[in-house]
Amino acid sequence: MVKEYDDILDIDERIFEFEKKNNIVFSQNQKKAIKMALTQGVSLITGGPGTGKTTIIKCIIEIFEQEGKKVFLCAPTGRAAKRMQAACQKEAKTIHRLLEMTVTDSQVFFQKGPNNPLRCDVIIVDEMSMVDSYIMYYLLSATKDTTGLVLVGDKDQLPSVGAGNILKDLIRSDVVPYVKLTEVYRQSEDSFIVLNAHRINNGEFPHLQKNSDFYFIQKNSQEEILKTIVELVTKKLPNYLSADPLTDIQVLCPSKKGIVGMYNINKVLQQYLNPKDGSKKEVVYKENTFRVGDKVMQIKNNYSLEFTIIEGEEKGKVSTGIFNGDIGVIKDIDRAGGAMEIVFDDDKLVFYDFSLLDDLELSYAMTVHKSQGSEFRCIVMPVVETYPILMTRNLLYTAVTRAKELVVLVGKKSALEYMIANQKEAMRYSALYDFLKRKLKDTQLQAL
DNA sequence: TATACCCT
Repeated sequence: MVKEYDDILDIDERIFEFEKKNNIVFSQNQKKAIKMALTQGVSLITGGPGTGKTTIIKCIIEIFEQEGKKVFLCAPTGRAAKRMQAACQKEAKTIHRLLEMTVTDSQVFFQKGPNNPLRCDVIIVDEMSMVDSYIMYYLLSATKDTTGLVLVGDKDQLPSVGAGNILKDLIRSDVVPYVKLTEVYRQSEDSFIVLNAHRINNGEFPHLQKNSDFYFIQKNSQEEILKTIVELVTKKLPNYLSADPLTDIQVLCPSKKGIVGMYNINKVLQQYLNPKDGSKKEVVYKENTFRVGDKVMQIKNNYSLEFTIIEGEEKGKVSTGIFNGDIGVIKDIDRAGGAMEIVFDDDKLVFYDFSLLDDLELSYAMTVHKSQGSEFRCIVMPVVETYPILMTRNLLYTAVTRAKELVVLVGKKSALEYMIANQKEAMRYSALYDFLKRKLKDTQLQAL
């Protein structure tokens, strides 16, 4: 991919038109990112939440399409693709689907590849932080030399669970042109969430101040932490924020196991927020009890699951697709019929067959990994000594930046300090960085 | 030791 677009004229003019039409003003840095994407064969845009990545993608798409260029949109997860599609009003797929991933008895392969490449002029990949070397390799194998690549993501979020550290290695190697977006437009300038997200990234302890939007409540035992979290979610925060404990407040856990792990917090919060009650229907499935009123999460992409829109302009419309990470509330349970009614995303009514229950979990609490890419009014997180691999700066940063209005950390100061200091996640034994540095001066990404 | 993504 060495093509450079020298054929798009008047980029400044086009950007200005986009600004006018959408009633926005880009910063110099944002314009630089757009121009880069429009003129370079491969480019990379990185920035935290609220730095304008999505708006920039929309502008890039619009200008490319005005030029008659064919643009494909993709992301590493189903939810990220769905969000991208909604934001851009243009079809977006998982990278896997774009490459036409096929599974036949334990064999996995991609229909798209060097002999059957993606036929388009530009591919835009969002949420690059979650892309691992495996899928990146196949994406590049299916990308023609004449197809441009625009890679977008937040380098400070959790790295892919799979092998590699693609986004950071690409930035570090300095082989691919990139723009770092730093200014945050979403929150007000005096937000402690933004300030402290930066401080955490710099290895500094958060600034704490009364009546701000960032709290750290010191508790030393796990039992105390659990008790505090229950009080916060059931009473204090709903009052303080006039918030709905189900939709506005999200507990995020570094790990699943333990007293303050996801499983246990879910169980305890269910008892307080939606207790057993003779009048409420429920179904016991394996370790979980699902009850009418419970907050739940779909944990596997289901492209064929049908839903009816029950709110807003599209009311009555029937469509399909509930994705890994989608959150819903159980409205009714029909045990004789073997199905329940769940409303996902506040507006999608699904008749959910019991045979799908392996793909459903309680969601009063979720792991920080699962929360990646989502945002909530308020997040609450236990901070304790847990598995060292989870006690990292990125994990803390990712959790904190999920909050739009309020962050409450509950736990041990020493554990919080440890996380802020711990950059170990960067320890990936990837040869990509060295490889890029040494060999790829001209062929660049082809051998990735 | 532990987080967890993709498809039919």
